[in-house]
Amino acid sequence: MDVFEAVAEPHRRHLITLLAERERTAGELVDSLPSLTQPAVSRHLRVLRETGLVEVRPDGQRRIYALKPEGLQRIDDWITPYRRFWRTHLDALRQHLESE
Amino acid sequence: MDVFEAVAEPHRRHLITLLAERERTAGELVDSLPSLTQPAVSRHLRVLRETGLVEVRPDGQRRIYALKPEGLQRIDDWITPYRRFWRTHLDALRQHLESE
DNA sequence: GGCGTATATACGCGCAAGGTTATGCGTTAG
DNA sequence: CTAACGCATAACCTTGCGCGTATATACGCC
Repeated sequence: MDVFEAVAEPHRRHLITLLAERERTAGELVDSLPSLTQPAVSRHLRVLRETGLVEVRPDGQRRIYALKPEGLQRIDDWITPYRRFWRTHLDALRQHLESE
Repeated sequence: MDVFEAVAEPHRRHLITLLAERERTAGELVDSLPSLTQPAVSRHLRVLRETGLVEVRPDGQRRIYALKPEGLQRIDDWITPYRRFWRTHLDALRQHLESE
C-alpha cells in the first residue's frame, strides 16, 4: 500500500492528527477511536507503520507511537505543481474584488 | 467518494497529471491509458467529476475534460499543518550539513 | 432515416480492504 | 509462579472497488 491509499482512510487520518499533537500509546489511540475495536486500530497502525508514516518504540508492555511526517511529504511533493493553479485563481479573484 | 480516495487511485492521478498540461477529450484520455479499456477510463472520469476535480464541456459529439485544481486544495489544506514538521527537520539537516 | 463514431451506463466477477471475534505472546503485578 | 494486561496476529465475513464485456445514448454525416 502506498501513502496515498494509507491517507485515504478517514480513521487513519484521524490517527495521524492525534499523533501530530503528541506521541501516544497504542491503548490511548484505541480509546480515541471508540467506534473501532482494538484489533481494527492495531491494523490501521500497522498500515501507517508499513507506509512509513509512524514509528513505534516499545516501553515495557506498551508501544509508543510517534508521527514520522516525512512520509506525508510524498503527497505534498505530488500536489506542489498544482498548487500554483488555485493560487493564481485566488489571486485573480482577489484582484477582481479589489478592483471593484 | 471523497477527494482523498479519488486521488488514491494511480490511474486517476495519471489523468489529473495529463489534464494539468491541457484540456483533453475523453478519447484522448482513453488513448493515454492503454492498459485500460474505454469504459474503465470513463468511470474514472466520472469519479473525478463527482469529486469536483475535473469539469466537462460538450463539444459536439465529444466531451472535453478540464482540471479543476481547487478540488486538490482540500488535500493541501489537510497537509498544511504537517508541513512545518518536515520543514523544520530539513532545516535541522541543512544546518547540520553546513556546520561540517 | 440510417450508419459510424464518441462516450456513458449496466451487469457480473474477482479480489482486497476493513471489520469482528478469538487467540497468541511478551510483560508486569501480586 | 501465575494471573491479568497490552498489543499484535489469525481466521473469517462482508462490502465496495476496479475491471472487462455488452449495451445504451447522443451526435454527425451521407
